[in-house]
Amino acid sequence: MDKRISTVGSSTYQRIKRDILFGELEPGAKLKLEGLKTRYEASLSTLRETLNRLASEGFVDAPEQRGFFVKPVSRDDLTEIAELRILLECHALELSIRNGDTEWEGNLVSAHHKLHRMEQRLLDGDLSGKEDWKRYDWEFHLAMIEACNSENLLSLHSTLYDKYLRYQMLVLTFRGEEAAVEHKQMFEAALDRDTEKAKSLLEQHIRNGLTHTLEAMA
Amino acid sequence: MDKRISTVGSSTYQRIKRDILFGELEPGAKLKLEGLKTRYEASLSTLRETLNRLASEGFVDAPEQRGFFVKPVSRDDLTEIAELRILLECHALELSIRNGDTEWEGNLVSAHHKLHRMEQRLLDGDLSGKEDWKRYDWEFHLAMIEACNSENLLSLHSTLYDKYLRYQMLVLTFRGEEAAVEHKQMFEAALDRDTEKAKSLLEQHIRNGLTHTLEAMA
DNA sequence: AACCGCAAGAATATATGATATTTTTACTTA
DNA sequence: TAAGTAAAAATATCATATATTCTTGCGGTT
Repeated sequence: MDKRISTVGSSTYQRIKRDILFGELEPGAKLKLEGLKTRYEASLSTLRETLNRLASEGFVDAPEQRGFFVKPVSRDDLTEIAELRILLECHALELSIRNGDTEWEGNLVSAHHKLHRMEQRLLDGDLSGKEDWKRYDWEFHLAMIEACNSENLLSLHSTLYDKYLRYQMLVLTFRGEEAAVEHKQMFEAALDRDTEKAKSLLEQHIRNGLTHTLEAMA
Repeated sequence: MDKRISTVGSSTYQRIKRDILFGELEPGAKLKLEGLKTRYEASLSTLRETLNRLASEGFVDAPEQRGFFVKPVSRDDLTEIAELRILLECHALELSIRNGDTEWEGNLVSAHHKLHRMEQRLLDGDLSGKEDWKRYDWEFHLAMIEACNSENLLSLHSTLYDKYLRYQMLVLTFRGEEAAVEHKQMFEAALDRDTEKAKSLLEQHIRNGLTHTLEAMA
């Protein structure tokens, strides 16, 4: 279907970003170029390009002449990110519910189904697929807002989602049951085109996740 | 006061970004590395780092293996950006009015004063300072929301502001009188801590600018 | 005239090595 | 302990080289 994107640059970008999101590169850690070179088998130039991209997205700090560092984490930062995600995602959801056609509904049903199956498996104790869970959760949240009709909005949201995800991965404790119920309710409200209900459920969903993560961080 | 930031990298970044915002590099234009090399007197590696940063901020397109292009413009894109700016800036304004202390008020008064003076000069026909006007407008809008207490929000807003500004610069027609009045009203409402009024004035201010710019683009 | 495929030329992506600066670290001295 | 500094480490920048990948123009075909 889609031809594999396989330049050294883009794959290095994905790998480093992934390692930051999943905590394999620890918050605040110094990113020494020599080290990265052997770890990711890429040249200096390629690495610097990658790190510059990550820096402008906010996953890396790059103080002038002092190299690169994994972005540190903090409770305040997490709170800011969650609040922004609420603001943007609720807005996008409203637009999406207003504009979504049958195609959108179909995608949403499918995304929720896949997420739901995965959640059942997780609740049954099969913890083999942390990465998969992340993917399905992302695809569900994306499917909800995908019809918002604003590329700019989707792109900002995607970055925020990743930042928020990083904190979840850091504390590594899931809300399993509750989150699954919330997903289901949101999903149904969206399909019903009940904008206000869907928005308030989504806000509560993110806020619950925030509280949960903040507690785990303490 | 502030020590001059003068690495080749950061100054190249600022110059290219400025040239995109002010239309000196035309929307959609191919950015050939050889050309940039002579124009900005920087090496290939430095240029690629810079272009990667600009690409992830959305000022440059970088399709795989096909080099770099100045981000094209479109009416839809402008509309999306204006709507997002309304969403984020109004939200930030609300927080700022809630949290702002006397220090914030002082800054705001000063920023408005400077902007106002500049607007008077412009209305008197002294069109010498397009760049300056931009700076004062920016400083005013920033001063309004600066107390919102969210670095993440301020950073997103700053990028959006620049994207919006680019369209204004492209059509090069100012709303002079009206904009000046709107600025004054917003300013006063903010100082009065009249959140709802300030927000709705701000929304209208941006929406008017959008309409105006869209008309000029047609 | 429109369409196809292909070779030459242009441009990009990536790597390597070199140099000038700046930042850190470690050590010395007051 | 504080301050100062020389050596070591790391960064920023550049020039060059090579392999790939685009783009373009030319014939040949329908």
